[in-house]
Amino acid sequence: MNLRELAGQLGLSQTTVSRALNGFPEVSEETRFRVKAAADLHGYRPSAAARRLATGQSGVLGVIFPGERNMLGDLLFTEFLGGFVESASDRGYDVTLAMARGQQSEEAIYRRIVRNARVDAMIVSSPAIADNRPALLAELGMPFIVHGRTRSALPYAYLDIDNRGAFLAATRLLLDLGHRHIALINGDPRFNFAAEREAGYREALGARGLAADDKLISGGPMHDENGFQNAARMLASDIRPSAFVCSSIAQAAGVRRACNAAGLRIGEDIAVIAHDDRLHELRAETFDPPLTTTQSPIGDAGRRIAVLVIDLLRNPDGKLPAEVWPVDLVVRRSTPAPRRS
Amino acid sequence: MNLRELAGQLGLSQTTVSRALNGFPEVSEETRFRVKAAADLHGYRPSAAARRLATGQSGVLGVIFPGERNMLGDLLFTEFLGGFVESASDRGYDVTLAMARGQQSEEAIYRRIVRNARVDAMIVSSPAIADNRPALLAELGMPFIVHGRTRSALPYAYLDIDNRGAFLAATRLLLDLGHRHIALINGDPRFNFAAEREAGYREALGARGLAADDKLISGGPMHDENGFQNAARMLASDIRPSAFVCSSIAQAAGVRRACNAAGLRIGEDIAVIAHDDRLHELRAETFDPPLTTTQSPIGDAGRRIAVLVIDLLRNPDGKLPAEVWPVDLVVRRSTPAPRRS
DNA sequence: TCTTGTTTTCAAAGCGCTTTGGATAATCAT
DNA sequence: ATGATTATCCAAAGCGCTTTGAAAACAAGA
Repeated sequence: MNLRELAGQLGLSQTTVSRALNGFPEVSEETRFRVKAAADLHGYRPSAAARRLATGQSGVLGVIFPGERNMLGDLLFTEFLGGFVESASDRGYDVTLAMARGQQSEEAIYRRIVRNARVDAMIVSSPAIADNRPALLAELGMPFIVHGRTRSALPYAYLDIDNRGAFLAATRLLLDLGHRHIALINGDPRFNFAAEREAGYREALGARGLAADDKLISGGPMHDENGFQNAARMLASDIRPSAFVCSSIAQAAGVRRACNAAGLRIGEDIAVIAHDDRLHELRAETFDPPLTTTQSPIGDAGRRIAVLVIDLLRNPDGKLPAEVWPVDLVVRRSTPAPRRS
Repeated sequence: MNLRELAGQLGLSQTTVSRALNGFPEVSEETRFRVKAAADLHGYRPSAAARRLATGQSGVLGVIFPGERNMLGDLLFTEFLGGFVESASDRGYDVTLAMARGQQSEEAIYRRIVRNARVDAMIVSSPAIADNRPALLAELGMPFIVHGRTRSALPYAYLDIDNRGAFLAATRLLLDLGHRHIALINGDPRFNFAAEREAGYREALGARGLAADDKLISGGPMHDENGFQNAARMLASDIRPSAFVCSSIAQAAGVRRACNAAGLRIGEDIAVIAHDDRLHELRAETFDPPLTTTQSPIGDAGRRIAVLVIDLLRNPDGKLPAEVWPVDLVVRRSTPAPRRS
């Protein structure tokens, strides 16, 4: 059943039926009702291909599979993607995945995807500190939104969480409790979120007249092993930290291993705060001990970013969306005051 | 630059240009060459939307996001999907993700996706023992291929690994080494792969005249904690197993924790074999001790399944592809003979 | 040379929608 | 009642490709 047939059945023109179905104002409520009823009755579904050809819009949003693969990265990506797909398909958009393969440069991949023009907009995720993808996509005329922020000459659409504020608050809490040697176990320093987190950490220390000690700062992949290695090294050094701020719960698990190995217990001898993206199976509540966190559900970010990018497409000349979500600091059992030494 | 303009430039008809570009035989090699050169020169890209409208094919393959989420499941999914997307896009196909949300029944979701008809074929993954999706998709006329196998009245396309053979070989190896109490830490028993693995395990025991003991068989999510809980329980029971066969390396890590807690060491006191899907950051080689595994890269399965489903589309009346991949048994350091007791 | 057969090329008809530029009917003020 | 507005509806022209059926060009056989 296509438009012409449906219009024939109703004794109306294709124009009117199309407009009735798509909510245009120049059709009376009465006929709109009739048309909708008939469409329902016959199970009419407009052909996506025809609509795309006529409008020039594909109804598809593009996400690029992250080039580097690692466990927590994959989990974060899946969680984000799940929310994004859910929200996009609720609004009638499809999501297609493209692959960032090793063979070609990232720029070549983006150019190819844009040239093939099968998507209306793209999502840029995990931006580096100075990422060239916004400039590239702007040059190519492809609408996009960044999950995160980056340094860019041109304004661009983004949704980010307040990484700086989160780590400022976390570090301040530890300082308020009396900790003076606070270590930072951060994510990969090439990414902007990690830079922001470090800035928040330094700002909190600076506000108390304390200087950050580079020996207490590490960055790297956000997994268990990284947390373990760095925490073990720091605990063995001359300025032993009494508190850790971690970029992920997985790192916190590594820190716990290192503490246990050193005969220390989190929640008693050592304080730990980690950032919590609310992944399904990496839960702060069931950590031992329950973990104090800065939390922000990355799945919600995926859902929201779909809304923002679709708005952007519907209203191309409007203001660029720019949201920074505050991050909750949730205090649980992992943040005692320092032991008197 | 569209077809008509390109044809105009060349002084040829659209028909000829289209055929030259799409490799049809009824065009001379000379003009084909001219056409291709001109297309290259002008950077001509055919409009996907127009082609879709004309052919009725969308050039899109659909994958459904797994309904239940869990860590290892997500990792396996991402790994599979990565290979699938890579291989599909090499062949000019896009991949779109649909969401299996909690609100609607799985069947309703599949019906909706098929009705919207934005995909040419779908992938069915993680089939249950008797899964109704093949029947459903066949009824709806949507081409599909199953990653795995299931009980079905109708023949269907699939790619699977030899789960039964893998666990048969693993169990047989342990029996050959002299183990008599061999535990099975399996995946979720609702899934067909887990049933196959259990069947292989039982077959190996049966071939030696041994009966499987239900107390030594467990199934569940394929993570660390599941391995730990079940192994701990079994090690504390009256018939203490001297060997474990696990469905994932994550479970093997849990088994190791349980062994350590009981003062036992894998590779010395206890033998462990796990199935290895070749995930990036869950490696048998760097396990402590290096783990004997049944291995089969799930990313390769993703790549291959894209090839198979595209062949299926190109040749709808051909034989349904049906591949079962043998699984390698890789012996490393985790499988000692049992201690004399 | 005239048929016949084979290549090679073409004009035109869709595919199913959206959208432009009217036309018609209904409403209103004069 | 008449012209001006406004609310509805329509015919037809694309969107850019594929594909059918036919024509033109060429080669081969009689």
